[in-house]
Amino acid sequence: MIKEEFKLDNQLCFRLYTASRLLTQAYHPLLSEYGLTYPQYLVLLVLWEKDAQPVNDIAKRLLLETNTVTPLLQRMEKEGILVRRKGEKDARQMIVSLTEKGWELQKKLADVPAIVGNSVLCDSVTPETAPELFRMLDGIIGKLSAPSTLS
Amino acid sequence: MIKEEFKLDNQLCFRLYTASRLLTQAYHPLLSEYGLTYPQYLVLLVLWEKDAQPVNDIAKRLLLETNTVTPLLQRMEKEGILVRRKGEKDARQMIVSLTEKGWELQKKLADVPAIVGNSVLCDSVTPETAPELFRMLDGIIGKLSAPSTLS
DNA sequence: TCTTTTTATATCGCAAACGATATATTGAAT
DNA sequence: ATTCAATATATCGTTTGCGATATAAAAAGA
Repeated sequence: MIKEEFKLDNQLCFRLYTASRLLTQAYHPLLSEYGLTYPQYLVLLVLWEKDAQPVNDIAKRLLLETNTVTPLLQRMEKEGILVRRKGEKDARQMIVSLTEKGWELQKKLADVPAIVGNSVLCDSVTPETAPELFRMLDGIIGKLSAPSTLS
Repeated sequence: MIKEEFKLDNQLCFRLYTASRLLTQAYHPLLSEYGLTYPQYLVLLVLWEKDAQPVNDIAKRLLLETNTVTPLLQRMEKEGILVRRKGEKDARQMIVSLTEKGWELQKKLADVPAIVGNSVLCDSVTPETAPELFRMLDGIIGKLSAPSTLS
């Protein structure tokens, strides 16, 4: 008999992995209409909150590495959604700013959060229980993103 | 002011996406020691539960498409972890079976579930609250993987 | 039987992720 | 001022994911 711990149905990570993929897929038809991918949408969320940020700040906000974010931003720049210009105070930085097209997407995507939000509602996930889910996911993220235990 | 719904901190998907990535990263040092990736580890979990399955069954169990699973299996076959042979009853199928090396990995990875499981424990995720988290994630997965509402 | 449709895999192309490494600029130390 | 270390991006290579499409075999229909 297989060890209980090895059963797929007892694995937290597989659930997170699957839920993440499926929810990203739920975004797909809504975003692809405007030529966007989900990670690109995340970049937009970050820049809509605060425009003109260096690559590093965007990467940190998304808990991604710059080697993931840089090519992503380059693709978005090619699409005319944003521009990257060298920092004035610090010439190492690339400051990323939205173009008019980037801001227009905010209006066009206005309904996306509500549509996707509704798509996950079910018996176990309701407006009442969602905060608890958020708390638990934040706990996991906080634990795993914490600088590994200093001795 | 930005719409409340557009704030990154109010997004379920971003949390799932991040938690999934970070937890997968937690597996990395444990798996790369044996040359495995996390999706490859998932395939092993499936085959340890039931050996000799067609590609399609493995894909369905992992809620992945065969165009993701096929190349993954080909790489694992090249590593000598499993073999793929044509089905006898149905010549379209490829039956995937573990090799001796594939079974040995089960012993070598025996501690992985416990190590990773411990790594996520925190104030909001405990052995007591974990079942509730599982229930909510299962709800989301069930809702999103359900064949879209038949009219 | 012969054609058509469905099913099971596989191939292709592109966009992430991410470890590893390279490059340039800044800041710190001597 | 010079050297050295830290910081900010960028590049490279590999593996996933996944939409789109191709191929082969089985199943269903005429």
